[in-house]
Amino acid sequence: MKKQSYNIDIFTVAKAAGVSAATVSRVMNHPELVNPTTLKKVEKAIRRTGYVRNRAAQTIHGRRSATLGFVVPTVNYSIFAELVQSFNDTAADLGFTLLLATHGYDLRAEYRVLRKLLEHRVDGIALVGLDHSDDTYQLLASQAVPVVAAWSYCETSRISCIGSDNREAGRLAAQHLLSLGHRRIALVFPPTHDNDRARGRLEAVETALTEAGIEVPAAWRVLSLYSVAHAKSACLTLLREHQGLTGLICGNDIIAQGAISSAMELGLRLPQDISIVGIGDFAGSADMHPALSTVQIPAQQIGVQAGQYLVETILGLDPRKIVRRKIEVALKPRATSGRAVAD
Amino acid sequence: MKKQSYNIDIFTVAKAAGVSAATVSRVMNHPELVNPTTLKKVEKAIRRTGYVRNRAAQTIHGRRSATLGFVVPTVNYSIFAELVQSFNDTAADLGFTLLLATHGYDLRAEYRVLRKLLEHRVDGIALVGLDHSDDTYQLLASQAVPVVAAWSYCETSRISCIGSDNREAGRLAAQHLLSLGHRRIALVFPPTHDNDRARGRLEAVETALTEAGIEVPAAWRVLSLYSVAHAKSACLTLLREHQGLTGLICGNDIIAQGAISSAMELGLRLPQDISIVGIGDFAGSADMHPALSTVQIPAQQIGVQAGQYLVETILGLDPRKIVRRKIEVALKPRATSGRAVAD
DNA sequence: AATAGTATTGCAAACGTTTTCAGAAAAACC
DNA sequence: GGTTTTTCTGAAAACGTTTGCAATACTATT
Repeated sequence: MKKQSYNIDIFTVAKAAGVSAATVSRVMNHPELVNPTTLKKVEKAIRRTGYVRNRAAQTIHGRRSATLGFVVPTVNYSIFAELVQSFNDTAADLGFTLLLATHGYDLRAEYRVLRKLLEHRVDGIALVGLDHSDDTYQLLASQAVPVVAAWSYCETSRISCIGSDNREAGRLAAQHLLSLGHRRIALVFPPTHDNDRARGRLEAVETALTEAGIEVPAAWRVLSLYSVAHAKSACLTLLREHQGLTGLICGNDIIAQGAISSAMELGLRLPQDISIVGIGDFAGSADMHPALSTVQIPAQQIGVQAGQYLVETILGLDPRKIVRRKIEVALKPRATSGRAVAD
Repeated sequence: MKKQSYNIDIFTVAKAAGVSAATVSRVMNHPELVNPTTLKKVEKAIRRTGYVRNRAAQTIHGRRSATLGFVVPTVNYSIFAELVQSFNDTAADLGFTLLLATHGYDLRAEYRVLRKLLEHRVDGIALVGLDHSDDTYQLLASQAVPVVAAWSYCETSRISCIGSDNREAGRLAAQHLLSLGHRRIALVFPPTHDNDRARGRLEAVETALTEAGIEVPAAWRVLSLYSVAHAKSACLTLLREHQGLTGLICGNDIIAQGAISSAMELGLRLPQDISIVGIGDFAGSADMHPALSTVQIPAQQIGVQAGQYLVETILGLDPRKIVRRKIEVALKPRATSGRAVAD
């Protein structure tokens, strides 16, 4: 019968199996070192006593904690859904459990949660993007823990990074509309402070437009948080007041969804009356109706690679070398963008 | 200068501050017990050495691990996004860090990840729903760890639960279409095996329809995984082949999104040609265009309450009493449902 | 000035593992 | 059958904390 496992430890199991604690430990960690007969005996005792090994004790001894920390801005909407899911799946397959923390786009909060993860002695850390506080960078540098910045790619990053070039993403989005003949273009972006992804995209969009000789009036630069509702109301105002617009570039697909929703609500036809392009290609963007034109950022690939990179670094004796991998973005022209109407 | 913190422990800090390890520990855990002057001195030493406290050692001593485990089927799409986010926010506010695990709707995998969380000595566990393997229930019973099943409510649950009555949700969805005069209704649901939420909804829908004298032919019962793409292709087939349909009840909002997308692709007008209703009211459902008619399951409330309940149970000396809280569902009739066309 | 009480600190045991080292038993060799 | 390997197992130290207890240094009281 299963005992109450209030304090079932390795010694209890050892006694039940008539062996020493060391042997029980070996059964769990190096079964090949123990006699098959003993193995069976111990395994049975483990099952009978309902023993659950204590990772904390293992961690304290200096072994791995078998956890990976992941700090993301938010898990709301599907913004980081694919990234978290694929990172988690990869980590789990390799024997690691995910310690997840969110900071709501607040870098001071990010420092605090990062510290917590380190207190738990995670074996590796993944962050989103490359904008982090000095405190954060210093903390990471002072710890001997592998780190990777997922999502962003930058060839001069202070830490390893696996992700896409956000400037390129912005450029592709802008060029797409330009190539379709749009010249009256509005921009709907989130705050770019403390957010290298949004900033890179926006800057690249502006550069591309400027180079094409287009100036975006201040009234056509709209701020929106990462929320469909927010984006929708912001775009309703924009589209109602500024009829001359033919194109809309959105900071990400969630904002684009809000934009589309507002356009449809105003009776505008997509893409005849207005073209909308997002960035991200989140799960579902391809299957909406109309299908969203967007720039794909391969979230799943990034998640998998970030997970693998961390585990490899943890297992290998690797010197703390900085690694940078660029995951290519790709324009996905779909149904929400088309030729600009003649002025 | 910050030292390499390879092995900065409490003794290192103690030496740096000229006090004993016990005092350092007290500074971190019971600052009110230490002399203000000493406190300052130690805090400075902590900062100077770059000390990060080791939760594993703390945990092993028998104190809290300060982690809460959350086992969800998936973090893809926004299905559990609000739930996870609000649970996490609540836990974080109360000083706990989230250990997240997913099982992809596979209850054997759920058992395995649950075990891992227990190995890490999480102070509390939240699961989704009430369908779990016997192994899982036994494991939970054998551990002295607070548990809560979030998402589902059932008055005869074996463990504490905080969630909504899925049967009621299903009933509301069905009655909504019935009250609008629909009689030719199709059902698009995920596999109901091992999924009490989907099963409860589907059963209640069928009961309601039967009571109204409506039979749903087998061809109008469609299976779809929880993915927009999947639901869309399933519904394309359904809608193309069975023109007589006027209403569609979907297992959740993600499936409903796919259904809507397919209907629009076929040129059907919503709600004139067909009414579609989802279940869940995920973030974004209200702001799509057309806005999705659905049954709201207050994910955020559930997440917050589940988090609070766990923490309260952990802190209190509470006997392991079963608590059940029902979070009311509510019909949200919006733009995707309307009067049935005359036959 | 002596006493009682309070505030502060340090010592050392305990938590549950893993792993090194050494010893015992079994197997292989001659 | 004796020696040398090889395989297997156990004892004990170590990991980094927390906390009960005891000791010390103050403060207040008489």
